[in-house]
Amino acid sequence: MQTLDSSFAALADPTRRAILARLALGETTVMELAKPFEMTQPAISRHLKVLEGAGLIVRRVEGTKRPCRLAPAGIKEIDQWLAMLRDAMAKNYDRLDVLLATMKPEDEPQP
Amino acid sequence: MQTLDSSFAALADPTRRAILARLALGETTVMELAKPFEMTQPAISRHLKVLEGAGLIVRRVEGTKRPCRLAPAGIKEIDQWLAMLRDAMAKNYDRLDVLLATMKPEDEPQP
DNA sequence: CCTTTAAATAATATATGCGTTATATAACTA
DNA sequence: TAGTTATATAACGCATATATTATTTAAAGG
Repeated sequence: MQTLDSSFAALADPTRRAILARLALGETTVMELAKPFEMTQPAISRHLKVLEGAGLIVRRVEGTKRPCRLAPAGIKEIDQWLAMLRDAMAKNYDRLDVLLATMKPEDEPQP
Repeated sequence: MQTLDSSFAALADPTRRAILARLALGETTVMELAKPFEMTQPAISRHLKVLEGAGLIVRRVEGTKRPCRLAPAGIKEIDQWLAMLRDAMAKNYDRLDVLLATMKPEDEPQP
């Protein structure tokens, strides 16, 4: 899926994850987001564009400012994909549990 | 965090996500994994290396084969990071609920 | 108006990622 | 031991990503 590509790619960058973590505290402007980083404003603008393109944030216009906030839909989507793996692993563990439970002592793996 | 970088970057590729989805069904060899893809074996080997480097899969040696399976630890880590965003969004919704609940009719936003 | 402030866009250099072909390694198999 | 099978590594081309500086747009405020 196209969206998962861009969502996960967006999350692969530490600056962008930090931006999301900041937005988790609430809506903020671009300049405010840029402050903590050793990086120019255009660089942050591009990161925000990537996050917006991935559907992880949304922006509104407020005069000359563009406050950003988290976009639940985008995050929900990747969460759902991961749920598949999570469930699969849980099932694998269940199978392992059954296997271990039915094993006789002499079948036990050696250390 | 270094690991989150590589984990999310690994998930950003559709071939690698498909590989993980296949592994969710159970352990498999490299050739078996390569079959469904219009791609050479070396390409798949590289994808597996990326997934292994990201801690999302583990491989064992079985003769000339290298069966792969999902690595719970790696997936748990990214899950935990996402939980932060999930919780933040839940809180933001709570705040919005409170705001809407305490708003008088004349304060309501217009369509 | 003119200046300042907030943010976006353009141009560019460097780096990284993905796939291919060709080749190497290492374990079965006849 | 020679051949085959399973996988990894090397070398290379091409596309994409990130950061920088310079410039542009647009609203605010004196």
